[in-house]
Formats: sequence, C-alpha cells, structure tokens
Amino acid sequence: MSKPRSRRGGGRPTIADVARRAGVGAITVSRALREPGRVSEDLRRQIQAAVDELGYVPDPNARALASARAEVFGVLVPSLTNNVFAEVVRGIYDSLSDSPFRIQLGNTHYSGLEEERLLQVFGPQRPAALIVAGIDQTPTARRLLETAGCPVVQVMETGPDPVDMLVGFSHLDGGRAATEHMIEAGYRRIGFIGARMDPRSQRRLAGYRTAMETASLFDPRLVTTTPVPSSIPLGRELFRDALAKVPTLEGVFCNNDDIALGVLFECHRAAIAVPKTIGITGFNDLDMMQSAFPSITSIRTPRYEIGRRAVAMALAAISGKRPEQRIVDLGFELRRRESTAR
Amino acid sequence: MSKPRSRRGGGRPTIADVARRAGVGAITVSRALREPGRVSEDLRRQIQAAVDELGYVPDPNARALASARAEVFGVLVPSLTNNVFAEVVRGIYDSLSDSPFRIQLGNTHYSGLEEERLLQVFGPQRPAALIVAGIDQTPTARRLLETAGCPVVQVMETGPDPVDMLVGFSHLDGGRAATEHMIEAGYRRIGFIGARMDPRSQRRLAGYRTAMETASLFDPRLVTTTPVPSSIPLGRELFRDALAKVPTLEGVFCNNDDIALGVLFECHRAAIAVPKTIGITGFNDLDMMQSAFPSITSIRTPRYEIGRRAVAMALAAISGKRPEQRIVDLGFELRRRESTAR
DNA sequence: CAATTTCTTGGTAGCGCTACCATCCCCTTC
DNA sequence: GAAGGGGATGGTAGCGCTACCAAGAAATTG
Repeated sequence: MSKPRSRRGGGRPTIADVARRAGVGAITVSRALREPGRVSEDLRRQIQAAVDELGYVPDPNARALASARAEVFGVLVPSLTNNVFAEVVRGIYDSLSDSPFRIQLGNTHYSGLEEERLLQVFGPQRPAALIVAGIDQTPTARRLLETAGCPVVQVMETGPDPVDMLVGFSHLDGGRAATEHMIEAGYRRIGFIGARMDPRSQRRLAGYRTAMETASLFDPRLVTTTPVPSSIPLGRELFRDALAKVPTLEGVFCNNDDIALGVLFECHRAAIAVPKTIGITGFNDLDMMQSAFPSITSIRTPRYEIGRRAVAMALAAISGKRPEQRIVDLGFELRRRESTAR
Repeated sequence: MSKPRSRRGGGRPTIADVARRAGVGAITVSRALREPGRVSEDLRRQIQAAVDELGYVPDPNARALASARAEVFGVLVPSLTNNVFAEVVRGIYDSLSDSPFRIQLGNTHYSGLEEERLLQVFGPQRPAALIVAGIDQTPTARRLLETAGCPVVQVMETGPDPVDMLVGFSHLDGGRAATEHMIEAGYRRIGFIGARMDPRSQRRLAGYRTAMETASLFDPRLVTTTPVPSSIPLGRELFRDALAKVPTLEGVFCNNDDIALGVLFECHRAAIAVPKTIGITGFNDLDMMQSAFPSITSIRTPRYEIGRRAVAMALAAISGKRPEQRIVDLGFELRRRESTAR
C-alpha cells in the first residue's frame, strides 16, 4: 500500500505523474501529446512543462496495447549485406527518422518460408505498415499480408497485382535494355552470367533472352547461372566457366555489379581487353562501377528512392488518404560506360 | 455487454480464450508457454492443443507491458550500407533468429547526437539488451547506457572501460600491423589515406603513425584524410591528392577497403604498377580484396563473429550468468597479397 | 434568450498479459 | 498420524496507456 507505484515499473514517470503535476486529467496529457490541436494553448504549455520537468517519455508498449496499433514499420528484405537492399533500407530509415515510427527489420535470406515465419512474428505486434521486398510471396505469406490489417508496400519490382501498394521497376525491361545496348554496341555472342537466381534475376534473364531472341542471337550455351550467392570471386569463376563453354564469347550481361566486377578482374588477370575483346554490363550501378577501370556499363536502379517512396505511400495510407497511384514504376537508367564502348 | 471482447482487439484469440478452451487458468497457459517445466505434462499437452486449434500467438506488446521488459534487442550502428556494419548486424540477426527476441535497429549516421536521440527512443521500450558500435559515446549517451537497466555490449573495438561488456579488436594495433607489414615489405614513403575519420579510423591512423615513427619514417605530408564519407570514387580522388603532395610516394595504407580499391583503380588508369611502384594495403578485408587484380593486402576483421559474440554475451547476461570475460578481443589478421609483394 | 452546436476536459473501463500471493494436493518425515 | 515441505494451479491486481462516453463551458443560431 505504501508505494504501489514503484512495484514493477522502473520508477519511470508515467502519464499519471505528468497529469498530477500539471493539474489535469491523464487523458488530457495523452491528447496534448498526440493531438495538440485538441487541447487549449494554456493546458498544452502547462503539460509540456510537466513533461519536461519529469522527463516523461510515453511507454510505447502500453501505447501499443491500449490502441491496438504499434508505431512500428515491419520491413522484410532478403539480405542485409547486399548493398542493393541496404540502400532500400537506408531510404526507409531516413524517411522515418523524424517520425514516431520505429522499424522492425527482418532478414528472409531469400527464403519464402523464412518470410512466412517473420510475417507470423510481425503480425501479433500489429505494425502500422509492412514493407516487403518482391512480389513472389508464397500463398501463405500473401494471405498473411492481406490480413495484416495495415498498409502493405511491396518494393523492388513492378507488376499488375500487388497485395496493396507497389513501388519498383521492371527487371525484365532492365535486362532487355542492357542486352539491347550491347547488341547495338556491336557485340553478338553476348553471355548472361547470373548468381543467386532469385525471381528478380530470373526476370533480368528473361529480358536478356527476349532481346537476344529478337536479334536472333540467343543460344542457351550463352547462359551461365548458379544458385550460389553472388560475390566478386564468384563472378570471376563464372566468367571462366562461361569462357570455357563458349571461347568465342564477346561480351557478358551480368546479373549484378558484383559479378560484373569479378568478370572485370578476371579479364585483367587473363589480359583480356575490355571492352575490345569482351564487353561487360552490370546491373544496379553501385558507385564502384563508374570508378572501375575501365568504368563499367550498368543499369542504374533507384534503390534509395524506392525506400523513400514506399514509406511515403505507407504514411499516406496510414493517415487515411490512399495514394492515387497504388503502383509506382520508378524506372531505371542505362549508364553507358567504357566497358561496352567498342 | 453483448460482445465485450471484440471491441478493440482485432478478434485475435487471447490467452483467456486458450485458457477457457483448455479448461485451465490463464496464468497456467502463460506459464506453459514461458516455463513449460513448471506445468504438468498433461496440462501442457492440453494447452498446446488449444493453442494450435485457436492459432494463438501471444501479444508481445501486452507481454512487454506486464513484465516491464520487451523481448527486443536494441542495436545501434553508424551506417546501414557500410558493409562492415552490415556484417555485424547480420551476425546479430543470425544469432537471434531462433530466439524470441526481436531486433530494433538504429542508424546513428556517425553522429553522437543521433546516438543519444536513438537511445532515448529505445529506452522507454525497455529492451532486453543493447548492442552499440564503438566506445566513444557522448557523456549523455554513456549515462543512458549505464542506466538502461539491461545488458549492454559495445562492439567493434577494445578498450579498458566498457559500460558493461565489450567485443572487438584493436584498430590501433591493426593500423600498426598493416604499416609494419609495408615497411617490412620494403616500402618507405608510405602514405595514409583515410575518409570519414571516425574514432576507429583515427585509431588506425594512430597505429600507422606509431609504426612510421618507430621506423623514423613519419612525415605529416604523408597523411591525407577527409571527413567525407568513404567510397571507391573518393579513394581515387584522395590518392591523386596524395600523389600530388608527395610524388615520390611508394605505398599507401588505406583507412578501409573502399579507399584501397579506389587507389587500385586509379593506379590502373594512370598505369602505375602495383605493387612495384605503389604498394596498397586496405582494412577490413572485404571479399573483393582477394579477387581484385592484383589482389589487395588487407587486415581481416572479425565482423560477423563480433555480432555473434555480442549476442552470446548479452544472452548469457540476460539469463543471469554474467560471462567470465567482460572484454573480448577477437583480434584481426593480416592478409598478405599481391598488392604489397614487392 | 432559449436551443443547438462545438470545443474542452475528464472519468471509466479496459487492451492482453504477467507478478505476486494464496491455495490445494501429494509426498516426506518423525 | 500429524506436521512440514514442495510442486502444481489459480485468483487478483495491476503494467501505462487510450477508446469511448459524458458533461460542462463557450460559441453559434434563430
């Protein structure tokens, strides 16, 4: 009876303490903090003073419990170390840093099952919004997204049938544009080298294939892929394989920039002239591509911008106004550089 | 009165629903889930069946409120895109993926103030543990860590006076080892090139300086630094600057691998022979270093392992058994490669 | 000036869970 | 056989906050 308050809490001031000190009801403090417009100027000032003096910070857990909604964005990406997703995540963090929302990040390791599991963990938290990479969720994952009861933004791709909202670009078109560029540059026996063939890489491959077939240049032996995770060393290895298979190879469109850089290094080592003997095109256009020697042609993808836009759309949806566009295609850009300047 | 339950919750089953169905008290369900050993085999089975049938998942927010402790690890890193921290974070995620703990990641952008702000946001959540990068917290941040009321692990460095626990390695020793290696390899006019001179880079520079002074080779003009964030293009630029200042430069120890790769590319472009005319050493040993041509000498740092160990120590502390070692030095390893094989 | 609307403010009752304490039962122990 | 101990189970009372509803004051209306 003596100190009922300090029993469990760590002695941190609660909303009741602030209310007492400011001489108002607890609910008014709550309102002053969340909807200042609905509290009179006078009380607001008084309450603010009490908050400052006490160093009061609302307990997000209590808040989430009472309002059945946590101020949390759930974010699901397939990799934390892949620079591409790191950039998307950075865009999300930057856009949310001035908001009350926290971020809960999940790493799916490119696994649909892991994605399901994480969605199951995120759900009970009642996040304010969910941002997930890709559009190839398992049926279960898709159902979890549909029934999450919050805005959902799928990112990195474009497509006709998002769960809710979608921001990205067409990997198929990107793959095609890269390949067409190489064809225009005069390359004929153009290989495709791809590691970790996730759905997006598959679509890039499809774009490559379309372009090659249209030009009557397609040959299945030109395609070298592996499910192994992408890396620079792997790029070197796959390029050696590709060259062994097709010694007359004239160029390669790489699944991503790591692979492209591996190819470049292997060319250096084997004293193969780039772009004369072999042309190289990457995908994503990490900043190292323009600094490499020779600089490497790549498809610039708007990763950071995707993160920002996803948050903007989610925020709009949370505040009630559904964005006019549910599907946003941010496009990509071909950056022509020395590696394909034949 | 008619449907008091569905008023606010989303109709999700609660612990009371499970208890009713299993014919036990709510508290027993709670116990069966958290401390199965304290509930009889029979009831446990019964409860599990009810949980499965209802699809019950505990509400983490309610749990956190009632127990004054959230199952959350707060993690603070200075960058999300820097591969070094991405690896640490990956280690943390991998170590926690089978645990009930969620992760709340904060990006300090290398700013002490931002770190304070994030700590202030994390605190009220009552995280189960905090993992923060570096040992150079502001006094305020340090106080926040000390009063967080949970295990705290500082990572990436080593030092005598951690807030609580510490896992990392000595950047000073790393910088010295790299420099000594270059001296032994026969280089004399060895430059230091560093971008974003955060505290860790400062210590690497100090290690470089120590080694150079010991060998009576130090000259302030050999040092080229900038507060600008590190990148491969910047490495090229800084190397050009360094060379302009000291045309007789024989080698460079780079603050990190991005810079080193930039230097390598610039050497290619300017047709400077590596390692003959210029030797290059990086720091961190990202996997591209061994694949570059020529391959680049670097200091291998145990980033992933640091993340794992930090979690292991925090977990031990949470379960009561303070680890015998509060300070763990995981060391580093010099990887000699072609870029310094004179 | 009464009636109505709008704005402020507060009280009450939970949100779903767990800490704490009480109870009950079964087994030892002397 | 009574007393004591330990394990299993449950009831009660919050954790700190906000949704909902009510009420009074102020502003607007006819």
